[in-house]
Amino acid sequence: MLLQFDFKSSVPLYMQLRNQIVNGIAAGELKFGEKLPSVRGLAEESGINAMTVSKAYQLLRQEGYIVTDRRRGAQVCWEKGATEAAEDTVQNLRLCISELRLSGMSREEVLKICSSLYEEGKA
Amino acid sequence: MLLQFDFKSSVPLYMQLRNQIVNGIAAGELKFGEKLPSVRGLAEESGINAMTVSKAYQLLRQEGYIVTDRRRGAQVCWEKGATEAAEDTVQNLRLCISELRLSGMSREEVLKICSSLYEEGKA
Amino acid sequence: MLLQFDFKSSVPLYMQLRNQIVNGIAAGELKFGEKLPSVRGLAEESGINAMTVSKAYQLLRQEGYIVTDRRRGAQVCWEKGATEAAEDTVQNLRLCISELRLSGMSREEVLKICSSLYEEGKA
Amino acid sequence: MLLQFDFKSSVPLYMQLRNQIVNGIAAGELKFGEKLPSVRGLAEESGINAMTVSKAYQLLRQEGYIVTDRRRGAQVCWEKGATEAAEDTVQNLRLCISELRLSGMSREEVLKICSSLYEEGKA
DNA sequence: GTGGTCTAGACCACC
DNA sequence: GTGGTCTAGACCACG
Repeated sequence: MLLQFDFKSSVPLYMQLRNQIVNGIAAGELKFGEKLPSVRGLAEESGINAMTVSKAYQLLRQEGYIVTDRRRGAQVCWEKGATEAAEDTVQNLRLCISELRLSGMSREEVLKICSSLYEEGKA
Repeated sequence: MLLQFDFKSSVPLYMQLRNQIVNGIAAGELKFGEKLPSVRGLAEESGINAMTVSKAYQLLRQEGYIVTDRRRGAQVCWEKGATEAAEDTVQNLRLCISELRLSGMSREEVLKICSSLYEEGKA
Repeated sequence: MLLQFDFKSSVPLYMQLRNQIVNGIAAGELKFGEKLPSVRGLAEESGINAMTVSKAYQLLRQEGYIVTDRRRGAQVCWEKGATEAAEDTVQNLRLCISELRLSGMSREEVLKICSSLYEEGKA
Repeated sequence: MLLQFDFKSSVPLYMQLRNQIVNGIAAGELKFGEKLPSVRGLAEESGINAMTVSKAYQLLRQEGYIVTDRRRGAQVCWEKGATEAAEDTVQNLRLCISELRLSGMSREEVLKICSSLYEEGKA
């Protein structure tokens, strides 16, 4: 899985990392039980600070997307249906759809995009 | 249109205001050409600072959702199809859908939510 | 001479009016000695406030571009070489040229634009 | 690079700062990739408020003249040919040239000034 | 240490 | 009365 960071973005680096991992899990690039890179390893190869990686991992653990074991490091382990944050997600989703709608997209176009995003990486 | 703010949220107040107005426009609560409250007026009734409101209005104007006429104040005036932000919006949408998928939702459930969000306030 | 106003602009209306008249004089659309519309007349046909027009005329008079006579109203009457503001103008010009340069224009392209702007309306 | 502010000018301080930086980049005093002073640092040494400096930086970033990297602060980074503003700039240029023309300058004199402004600091 | 955010209060330009 | 600008001082998120 290829990680990319936009250092000019207003989105904090740790959040960019968290988002990429969540997307990676949803897309099937990161399988259940798969071992994630070590904090230091990921930090070095990405050119970001180890504290930043650690913060992202901590957040992912709190959200239930990964578990961390002292011996094995971090592993993908989301409990289906257990992740919350549903409220924030729906709020965020509402905003995205409002923006797309105001940019002139029809309901069908929006649903088509949503559908393709859901299917992304399924194969 | 009722405005609500979460002062404990990590989302800046000016962005919360901006988001509510964008949602309001998309939902049809704010009609094209409708006059928005004055900066000071909105600030007073919402209990937030005038500069914060001003910042939200500036952002909305820059994004093309409103215009400010020196004579009439701020008005809703999005040019359909003219607002950009498509790239960021899709990125954000991808993340929302990833999160919903990992929470256990099927493709149909996600599309149903998206559809209802699109239709919100249409009547 | 056709007057146009951008009510959404950050440039004040009185300054927009002043600028259009200065451009009009330079372009030869407004001849030396030509009578300008009355304050109230111009205000009515343009849809702006009479005070705003008055302010523009006052500024033009101060700058030496027009004279106002109680009986004849306002007349175009710049004294060649007498208008000052040269310092501000050059400062402003420097900024324009910096911006054009940074937008990728060559010296020749910039000079070509300047030349054509100078010649504008000469015929 | 020496910064100077006219506290009595009608041009806002943040715009004066923005203009000086644009001129500095065009004149080659600020090289591509060069690090700009921190918001607070510049504010202190210039005697203006940090928020005012911040506003100027935000504007410059939005216009594409600088980028702010969370790790390194603000850096000069205009993408040649990417900055827009062409429309406003030409409008402004037209006005400058009208004023110079009415002050009695010939086409050659105006072009000579424009040319020297373009070459400024080239060596 | 950096920039981003927010507040309270003030002044001014514009219309 | 409107929005725009500026200040001083504070807190926080980020890296």
